[in-house]
Amino acid sequence: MTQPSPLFDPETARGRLLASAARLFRDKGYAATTVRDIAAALGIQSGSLFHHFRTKEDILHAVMETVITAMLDDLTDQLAQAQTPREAVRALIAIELAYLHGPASDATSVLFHDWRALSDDRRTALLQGRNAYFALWDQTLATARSAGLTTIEPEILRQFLHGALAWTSFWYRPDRPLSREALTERALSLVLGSP
Amino acid sequence: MTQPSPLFDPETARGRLLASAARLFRDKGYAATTVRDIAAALGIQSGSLFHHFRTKEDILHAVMETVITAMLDDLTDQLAQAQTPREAVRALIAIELAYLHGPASDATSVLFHDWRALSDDRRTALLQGRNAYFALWDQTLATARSAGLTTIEPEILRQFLHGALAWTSFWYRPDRPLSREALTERALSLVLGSP
Amino acid sequence: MTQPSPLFDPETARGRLLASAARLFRDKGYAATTVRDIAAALGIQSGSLFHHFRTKEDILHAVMETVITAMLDDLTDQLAQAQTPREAVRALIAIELAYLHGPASDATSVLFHDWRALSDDRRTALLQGRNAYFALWDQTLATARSAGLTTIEPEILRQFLHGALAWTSFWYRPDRPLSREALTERALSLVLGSP
Amino acid sequence: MTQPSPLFDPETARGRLLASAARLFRDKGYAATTVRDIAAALGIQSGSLFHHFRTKEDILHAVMETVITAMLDDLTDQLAQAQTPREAVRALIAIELAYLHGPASDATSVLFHDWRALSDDRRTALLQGRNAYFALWDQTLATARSAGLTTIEPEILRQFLHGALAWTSFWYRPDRPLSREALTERALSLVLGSP
DNA sequence: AATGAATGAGGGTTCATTCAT
DNA sequence: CATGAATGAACCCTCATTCAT
Repeated sequence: MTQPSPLFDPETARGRLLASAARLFRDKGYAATTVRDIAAALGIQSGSLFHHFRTKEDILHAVMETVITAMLDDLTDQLAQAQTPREAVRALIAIELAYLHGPASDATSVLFHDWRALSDDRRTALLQGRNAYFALWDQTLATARSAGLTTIEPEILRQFLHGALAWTSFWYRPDRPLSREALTERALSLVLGSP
Repeated sequence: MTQPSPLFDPETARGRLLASAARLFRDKGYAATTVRDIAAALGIQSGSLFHHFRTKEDILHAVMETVITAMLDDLTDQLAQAQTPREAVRALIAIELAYLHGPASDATSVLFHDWRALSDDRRTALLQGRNAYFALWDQTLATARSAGLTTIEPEILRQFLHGALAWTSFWYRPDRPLSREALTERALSLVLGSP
Repeated sequence: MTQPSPLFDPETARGRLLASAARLFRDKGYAATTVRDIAAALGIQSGSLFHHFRTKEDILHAVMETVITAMLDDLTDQLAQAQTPREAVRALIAIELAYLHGPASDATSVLFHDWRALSDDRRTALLQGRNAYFALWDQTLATARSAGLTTIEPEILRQFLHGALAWTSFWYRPDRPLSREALTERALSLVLGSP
Repeated sequence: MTQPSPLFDPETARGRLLASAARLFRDKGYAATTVRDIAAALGIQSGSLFHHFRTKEDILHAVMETVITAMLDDLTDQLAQAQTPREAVRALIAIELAYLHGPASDATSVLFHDWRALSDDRRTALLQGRNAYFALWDQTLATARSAGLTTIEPEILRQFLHGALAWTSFWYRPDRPLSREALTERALSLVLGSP
């Protein structure tokens, strides 16, 4: 099962800072989170944040970039191991859910839902990594369609599936009776039907 | 086709205010939108806003409440006209997409994506209307499942579908080659498969 | 005798703000003056300053631009009335001292001594007005030299004289036994000798 | 010709620190220069500065005190060698220009133009050294007046001359066609007329 | 000596909100 | 109703200074 280790190294001040910031951004939104909130969560003064990051936006950027890179790496690995088109689609889902509800859940939620808060320049820069990630989705879904597993165009299906999974951050809790594996199967049968 | 008339009456100062605010909240987020932004969009001074609404949050609340009420009304109407379980599910989708991409798109996007910005009290109050709306979804999807159209539990399917549709506000543009009707069919075949 | 009326209209909030700011900039320097200092001198809150000026530097710029324009106007007038080269040089000195020690003394000191605090763009823009002013000095001093009143090149003499007069803001006080007229005569005899 | 050796010993860390600080203070002003600026110019961390000086103001004080002492020593020497009142006045000017445009130019500019930045206590303390220096000026100029070389009172003439020379730091560049010797002669003829 | 993370006060600025006109 | 100046709290960020290493 995909189980990412903590995205941010809890041994370093920088890692703890990013983890705390991600949590707050997720809960309150980037704009509504103050640097004093972040500092308070770490037990330091707000001025001290700026030894690690030059601006508040740099923190957001670092959070997002870290998730983007890690997700792309993990997805590449998992797709390489998938034996069938169905397994490949399951990998798409499993990784997305692992990030959204595993140790990286805060950062992943921020990446998905606070995209708007980045400045244009920054957003454009990060878009490259995102596009590479979604290109893998499109390829995988196109293969599934060729194999007759779905009739929906890959780009549209990708957006539907990504939306459905991103939305789980608002309602799914890992401690629910529904396990992440079970949730993965539900999503898989949404996209490809029951086998 | 479901075609809601403008949510906010452009004949009244209040209606124009809400429409402008909704547009800005959608584009920049509630927290990042200033009352001066809203006032400037209306060609008035920021102080004048407060003759219409006591606080900035009141504006957000009014926007959301208006959409919630209208969506609930429209959905009730449409479900009453649906002849089959499949048509009923199509109505769920059609209405959601009509709101997300028709004249009420700004307000609907705000309702879906800036939920967090409301204070706890306000959020709880609005949740009643939302719950009534989603109860209709659950019933409809339960009926569809009983009819053998899907195997996924109604609550889970509802969240998947709602997420997939909510996400279209980030990528679908009505002026695209893909018509709203076509998009509706794609979503329907995602949920229930091709007939 | 040249007696400029107050540079900044004490009837308007903007005028009072500029007068207070000029005084503080003169006493403590631009960088060492805080917007809270300025606000306190006016009996308002610091945030209120920003209804009148967008930034602190805008205040400095407005102070300087006002003096520059007024000095150029006054000098043009006075030179037109001078009958002899010696009288023309006296006008240069009299106006400079009138600004440095009359009602505009704060703003003029700031203009002379806090030039560095302006951003490059702003400085370049203001330099146009300053250059026009000094062009009049150069012409006047060139005429005096042609008339045999001095042997020093106009540009050099201009800088010497301007420096000598600018420096009076650090030591001369109008309430001293030495009147401004007497000081003017001393400066005139420095430049052109005793007649 | 008066040619002071470097004020600050480039062989010692302290000397290099003072030289760098003087340069920055001159360029940006004391208040606008940060201790990080100074540290960066030396290639060290800002915290390390405080092994050499207890406060930022101590640095400014050391810069000023060093110039004051050196100028007083040099002036005493040069006046002792002057044979005539005119030569004595030339020495006043030559030393001032040597400091303003020779190897000590940064520190001297700071002394002349950032006097305001010192705390009251420090300023009062340094004023003793300055007063001794200017007492020599006053004596020299009084002698020149007794000799009929000028009609202006010594204190006033001193301020005029000091201002005119101090101002050269804003416009005169040693690499100009005008040599420092030539500039000295111009200033001398300003004060005493052409012989 | 030097580091570099941390401090904590204070910097300029923004902003929702108020209110006399 | 609308204005626009004012508020005052809060914002992000800077800075001189400290200190354990």
